Order: sequence, then structure tokens, then C-alpha cells
Amino acid sequence: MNTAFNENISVDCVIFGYDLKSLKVLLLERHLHKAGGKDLIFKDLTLPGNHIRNNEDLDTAAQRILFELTGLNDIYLEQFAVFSDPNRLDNPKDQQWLAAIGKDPQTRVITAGYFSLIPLEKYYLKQNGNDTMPDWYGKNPRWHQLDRIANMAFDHARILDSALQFLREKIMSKPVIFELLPEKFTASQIQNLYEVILGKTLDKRNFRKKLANLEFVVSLNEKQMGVAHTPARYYMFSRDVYERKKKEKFTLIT
Amino acid sequence: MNTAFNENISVDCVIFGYDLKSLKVLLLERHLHKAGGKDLIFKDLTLPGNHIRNNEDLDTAAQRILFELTGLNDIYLEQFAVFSDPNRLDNPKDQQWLAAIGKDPQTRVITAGYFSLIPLEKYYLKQNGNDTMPDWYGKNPRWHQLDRIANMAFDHARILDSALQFLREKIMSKPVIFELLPEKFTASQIQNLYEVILGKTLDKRNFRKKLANLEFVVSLNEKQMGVAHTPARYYMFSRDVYERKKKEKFTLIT
DNA sequence: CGGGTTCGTGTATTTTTTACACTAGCCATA
DNA sequence: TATGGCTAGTGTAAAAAATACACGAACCCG
Repeated sequence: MNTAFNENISVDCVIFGYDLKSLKVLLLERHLHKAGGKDLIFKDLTLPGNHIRNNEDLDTAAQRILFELTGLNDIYLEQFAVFSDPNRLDNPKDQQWLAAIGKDPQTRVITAGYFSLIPLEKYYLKQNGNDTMPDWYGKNPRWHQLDRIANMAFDHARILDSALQFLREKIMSKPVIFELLPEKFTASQIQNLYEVILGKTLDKRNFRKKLANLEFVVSLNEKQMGVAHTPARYYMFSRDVYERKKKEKFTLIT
Repeated sequence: MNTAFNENISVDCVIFGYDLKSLKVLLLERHLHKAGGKDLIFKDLTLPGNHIRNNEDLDTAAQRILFELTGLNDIYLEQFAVFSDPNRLDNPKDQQWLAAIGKDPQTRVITAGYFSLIPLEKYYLKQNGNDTMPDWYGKNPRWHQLDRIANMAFDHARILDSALQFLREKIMSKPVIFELLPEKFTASQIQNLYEVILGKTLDKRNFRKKLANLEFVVSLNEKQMGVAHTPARYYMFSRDVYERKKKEKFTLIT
């Protein structure tokens, strides 16, 4: 057992973020330069991902790789699927890029998809001119709005789709929604988040009734300040209470 | 790309079966013999599993491996988790066995767990004296009752646990239950199946009300014959109707 | 023909879900 | 300091879904 990279196994991370308005995903740039020269042949977008080391499990590798590429550290991260199509890297553009960076384009690679949810305002990404990254990968990590993404590398568009589907199902039964929200949030903010994830609108009064019934969402004696309208009450998620109550069925929406 | 085995990646299959009474799982025997001789040092139980080939995706590999080991062919098979603990093969018994069959016990192996559901009476397993299998693995595929399994190889007990948990969640939202039943089945049979999977009893009249509300469970004009009690009506699952209706939410139990 | 077994069914009560509209509070600005 | 623009916060009635519960009918066997 050693710390070398395993050329057959990689992880790719789909990091969703929410800025209290819309749903975003964290992507890097991949560049292909002319051999020797600096001329750019193409650039496109990738999910943060890389090969695992032989002494790591997949979860550890996902944490490490995400940190190395984006500076994000110690965040909720969960495997949601494995992508193992033998032809998943066979697109000519990808083959060309792999060859250019010195990999064998024939090598079989399966990748484990990880997904994560973070409150956008809480984290700072590495800056554009990240010195530790080579000039062909891992540049310019940025948040992209979900409905405005084009031109993704490899099979990453499919991985992203799959992650979104997984997220939609997951929020129906587990309290992962709170991973996307700041520690304290208003009822409207969490309702809007459900709406952008599910792509449909919800009834305000009914939503608040359900919210009020969840014992693990506790209402704080604190209100918004400085807003140009009635200030809203803040709520927070109590993991303690949830752990004690989680046998009960849990629905925030129907 | 070639057809060699990939020493880093395997699949293991958890095949659940239902004999209209209890829930079973399909296991093989693993033997360790004294070097050279025929003396048996130990034998224990394993899930059917093996390494993938470099030109297969995981789904294909799972189908192939299951067929080679048990003769089961073309059945519903779905990945449910990946097990990637770097120490998952480090138990001395397992290290000894790996060395004995000529593998490097140091090699890092991650495994994809697949699960399947089949109506027990429909399939015939390879017989004990299967000639195509070596004498240290893949012998004697048999159905084992879930609550009476001891002594499993590697981390297979954990994989099995994880599969059962997955099954319990899955039957709550997708019509996989029908994969465990014969084509035609009675209301009591499907209710009993839910009960053995979930480990709790359900109310007969309420269960049947819900069953009657599922348009994709169609009632046949056919009854049991030769039973020593009121003959029960048969039902069947219509995948056609399900596909057309599946946007609707689906619960058979609550 | 009697005993043993499983089948099949209805109703009343409680809980959950849905649909729906107006006043109150804060800021900005005129 | 009055007004306009904006979002917060709230209740009720009707419909749908979930629950609890018991007994006669049909068949085989001996």
C-alpha cells in the first residue's frame, strides 16, 4: 500500500451553493495549449476532480482533492453515484487533452461522483492566479448559475445532471437542505431554496405551517435589521434535536 | 483498452430472494486449503463477486460475474454503494486467503456493491460440484435465511447490512418489490413480503385499500387452486401502466 | 360433516393536505 | 412627515389520506 495515485479511479465533486437567490455549482477551467507554445486551443469547464491515492478511501480522497483545487475544507461531502462507462473519456477533445498533459488516453478510469452543499457566503475560494495549479487544469474556480452552463469536459454534464436529480430526491427525506443555508435563515429564504431546487413554487402559508411543525427547526428571538420591509424572524437548524427525533418521518414539502 | 482484469476494482452482488415465506440472500463458499494438500483450514461465506475487466462498465461486470458464479442471467441489478476503506481486506484470515490463491494481499481494492431482487422459485442455481470454479472459491451457491448468517468473508457482512438498508428505503418509493415476487401473486403474499423486509406487521384491510388504489397493480380473474382455505385472487404488476403513471407519487405503505 | 385455515370486506375517527387574501412593519424618498 | 414599495406574518374551511378494528365465507382434509 502506498501513496501513489491510482490511475484507474478518480473522484469528481459537484458542489452546490446557494447565495439566498439562486442555485450555483462550483466549476474549474480546463485549458489546452499548443504544444510548447502558449497559444490556447480551447478552454472549457470541469467539475473539481482528480485521481485517488492508493492509501485513501474515496471519501478522504474527495475531501483532499476538493481542498487542493478550491481551498474548501472540511465540508459535507457525499458519494452519490459511480460513472463507469468504458468510453466516458473517448471524446476527441478529451483524448487530445489527456495526451497533452502526459496521460495515456487509453487508461480506463472510473469516477465516483461526490456532492456537497454549502452556504455560498461562508467560503472563500482560491484566487484565479493560483500558483500551485498547472496551467492546464484547476484554474479559476468560480460559481456558475445552474441554468447557464455550457461546454463541459468529459462526461461532466451528465454527472452534474445526476447530482441534481440526487439532490432533489435527497431533500425530500433528509435534512440536507440546511447545509445550503447560513446558520440563521428566514422562512422565505428556505422556501425560496426549495423552490429553486425543485423548480416549482410553493404555498407560503402551508410551507410555514410545516416548518413550524419541525421541532428541529428552532425559531430565534432575532429579526432581520436594515431591510426595507417588515423584518423577518430568523430560524436555525438544531442537529441535536434532529438526531433525537429522526425516527419520525420528516417532510418539509409534499 | 483491453479485457484484462482490473486488480483495483471489483463488484460484489447482494442477491435477495423471496420464497413466499422469508427473505433470503445468495452466498457462496470460500475455502482455504493447506498449501499443496487438500486439508481444509477454514471455510466461510462470501457474496458473489470478482474483479471487473478493463473494457466493462460496472453494470456489465456485475451481470457477467453473477452469471459466471451462479448461473443467474439477465436479472435486475443495481449499484447501491461503493466500499473503499483502504483496510477492508486487512483481516488476517483474508490476507492469508488472498496470498494462498496467488494474489498480492497489499493490492488496494475498492468494490461496488450491487443488489438484486429475484423471485426465488424462478431461478435454478449452478450445482455444488460446479466444475468451472476453482476449489477455493465460488463453491456451493445457496440461499441463506437473512437472520441466520454467520462467518462472512472480508467486509461482506457490512456490505450485506448496507444492502438491506438500501432495500428498505428503496421499496418506499420505487416499485422494486415486484422483482421479488412471481408474476402473479396474492395480496397476502405481497403484504408478507413488506413485513419481512421492514420487520413489522401491517394492517390487512388498510394494506389492501392501498393496493387497490395502485393502478399499476392489476387484479387478474384468476384464483388459487388446491389450497385448503378460501382461494385468493391473483394480482400482477403492469410495468406499462407504471411507466405511464410514475409521475404520481407512489406509496404502498406509510 | 366438522375443524382448521386464509380470504375478503366497511365504517367511523383522526390527521394531513390543500386552497386562498389581507394587514402590519420597515425603508426610502419626496 | 406622508406616501409608495416591498416583504412578513397569519387562519379557516374543505378534501384527502391514514388509522383502528371484527366477522362471515370458501376451501381442504380427515
